[in-house]
Amino acid sequence: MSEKKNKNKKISLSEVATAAGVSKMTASRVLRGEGGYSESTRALVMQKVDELGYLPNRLATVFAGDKSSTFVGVSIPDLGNEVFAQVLEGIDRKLGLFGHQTVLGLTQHTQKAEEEWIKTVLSWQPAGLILTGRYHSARATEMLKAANVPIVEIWDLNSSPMDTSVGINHFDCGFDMGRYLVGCGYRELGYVGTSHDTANAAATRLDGFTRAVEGGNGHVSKQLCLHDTANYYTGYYGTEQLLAGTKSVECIFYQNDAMAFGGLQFVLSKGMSVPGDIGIAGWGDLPIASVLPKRMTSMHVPHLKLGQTAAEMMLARLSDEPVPVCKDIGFHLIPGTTVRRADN
Amino acid sequence: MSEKKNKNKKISLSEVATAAGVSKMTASRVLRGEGGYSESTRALVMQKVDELGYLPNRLATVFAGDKSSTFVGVSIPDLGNEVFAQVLEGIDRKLGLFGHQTVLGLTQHTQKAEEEWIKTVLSWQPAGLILTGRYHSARATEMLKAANVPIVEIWDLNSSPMDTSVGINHFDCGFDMGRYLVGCGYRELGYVGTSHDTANAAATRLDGFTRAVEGGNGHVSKQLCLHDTANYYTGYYGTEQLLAGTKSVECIFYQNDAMAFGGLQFVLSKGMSVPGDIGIAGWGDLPIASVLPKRMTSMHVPHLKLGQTAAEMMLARLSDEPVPVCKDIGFHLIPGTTVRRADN
DNA sequence: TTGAAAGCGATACCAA
DNA sequence: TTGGTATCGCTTTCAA
Repeated sequence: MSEKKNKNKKISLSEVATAAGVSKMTASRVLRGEGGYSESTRALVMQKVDELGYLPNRLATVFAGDKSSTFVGVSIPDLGNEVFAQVLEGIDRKLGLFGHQTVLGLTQHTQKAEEEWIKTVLSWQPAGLILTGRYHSARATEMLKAANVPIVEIWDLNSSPMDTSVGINHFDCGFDMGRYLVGCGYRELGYVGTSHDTANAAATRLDGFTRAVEGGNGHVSKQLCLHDTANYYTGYYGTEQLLAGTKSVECIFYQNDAMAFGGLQFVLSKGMSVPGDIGIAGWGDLPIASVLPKRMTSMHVPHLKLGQTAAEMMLARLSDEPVPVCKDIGFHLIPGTTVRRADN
Repeated sequence: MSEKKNKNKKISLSEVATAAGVSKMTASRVLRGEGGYSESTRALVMQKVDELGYLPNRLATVFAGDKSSTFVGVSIPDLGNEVFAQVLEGIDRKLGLFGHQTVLGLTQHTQKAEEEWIKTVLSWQPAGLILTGRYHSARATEMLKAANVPIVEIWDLNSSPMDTSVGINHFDCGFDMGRYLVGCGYRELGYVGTSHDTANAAATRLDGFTRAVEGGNGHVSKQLCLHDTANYYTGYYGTEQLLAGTKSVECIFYQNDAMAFGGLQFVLSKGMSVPGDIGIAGWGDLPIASVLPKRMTSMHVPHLKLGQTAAEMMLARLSDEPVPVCKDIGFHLIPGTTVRRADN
């Protein structure tokens, strides 16, 4: 916190009041449109506000009123992942419409970074917090409870959240994909993902996927977890690694569409045909899918809506409206054409 | 600003002080590590801080000290554009390392939204502002001047910024691309872009591009400006529109790589070969380029570094270090293989 | 090394 | 319809 220059000192409410020849209480009422003043007084005060270029100091407002601020802290793992950028956009746009400001926290998938950020952001008396993921450090959980502030946990559907939660069931997501691919006749499946996995959601999808595949007498015979972010290049490179071994897989399921697209490019570059030689399935149904010659087999998740819903739940909590403890925004499978269709 | 629940009231500094049997001034000194207290006092106070789970109220700190906060307002046009997500990530990560918090403002490319946001964010006494683009409404400019706060304008290189600026010269960017394509032997060029154009940067690139093309006896014979965001689909669709007419173009320059990729998919889907039948050039060198079979002819701009540099300049301004008025982070042409090479 | 008192800019509460 | 006064949590300033 740097010292403010003393020159160019800001105009305060009492200066406006003095200029208008009224008390600062009257000026305060006018500015809040609270009523209880004459039209002439209102006009006079507003005129002085304009003349002096008065900007309220909301720090003082919050402070005086023992209110919380209009800040909403939003933690996001990483913006390199297009999905989270969409979620953030959905949140901020909705919150902005209702006079709230997003205080961003990029946690880079670590609880340590999240904890640091939570501590700081709570010290600014935020109206509420929207957190990506359901797992927080013990100290973070303590602070959050003590802060007694509305919290929306997003991403992973969480039936017993700290406060409220919105997301999808990642196990089911993986399960449905597994069942679908088995139904298409695949038995030897592969998986490529990364360790940058918020709330263990991708790992949970893999669990569901594996369960479904094995239930259908298939195997997830090869799986790879790279220590990197989930992006085009890791998908490309991960596929190269996965296919380098001896055992062959018939179809690969990826952590997300970006990785799946990278994988697709790799196998095509090797002269393999898709889905003739190998099937490719992604997750997330990213925008790029709209221009590809083959529709990517994927799972559609309404990311922007997830963000908006999170913001709506926060707004409802802030105005003490009833809010469901947890809200499932759902997903649906995109059959696509990067896996072969069922034989039957 | 919603009423805080009275129950679960927060612990204040004086409660800590009382518990430790010292005055709140002493407790305050300990917490700021300001010195001027005995080790035993320090230990005692810190113990009580832990016991009570005290979290400082930084609103009060800023308020009392007549300081500015550790907030930095960051305005970004739109996170659907991967480029801006990268810039934001670069900014927030760097700022976070130095104890600052990003207050996000998505302006959706409009000065009106930016003005509203500036007004609000200034009322929170931010340490500084990072704004995308050089054009602001008259009222916004007024408020910014009155606020007397460090400002970094990014994106468009601006030799006479409000305060400081970092970015690239978009005219030169377009000019270089134009010269390169003319040098490759193209004479009939097309352009596909959108009206969602922060700081007129894309329009400026088109100006530079046109100038270079005409200087080389070529023509930008067809150009299209869609009223939408620059993304994969608008690139696809825009290309369809552009090619629907009678006049043919030999090579298309796009507002960015996402559009160029969409355009590439369109022409491939029509059985055209690239660069055999038509050349494709983008801008921005997005990550997806790393996995494509053909390297996209594009312009590399270090987006993440742009964000980091903006944050560094802000930090320097905040600690009163000398800062250049404007900083060019440069770009370079990626020849790629989606345009044909020069004949010579 | 410590503490008491004033004050930051607004609002709440009570009086007029 | 208005205004005076106490107050929020902390830091600054001055005194001990």
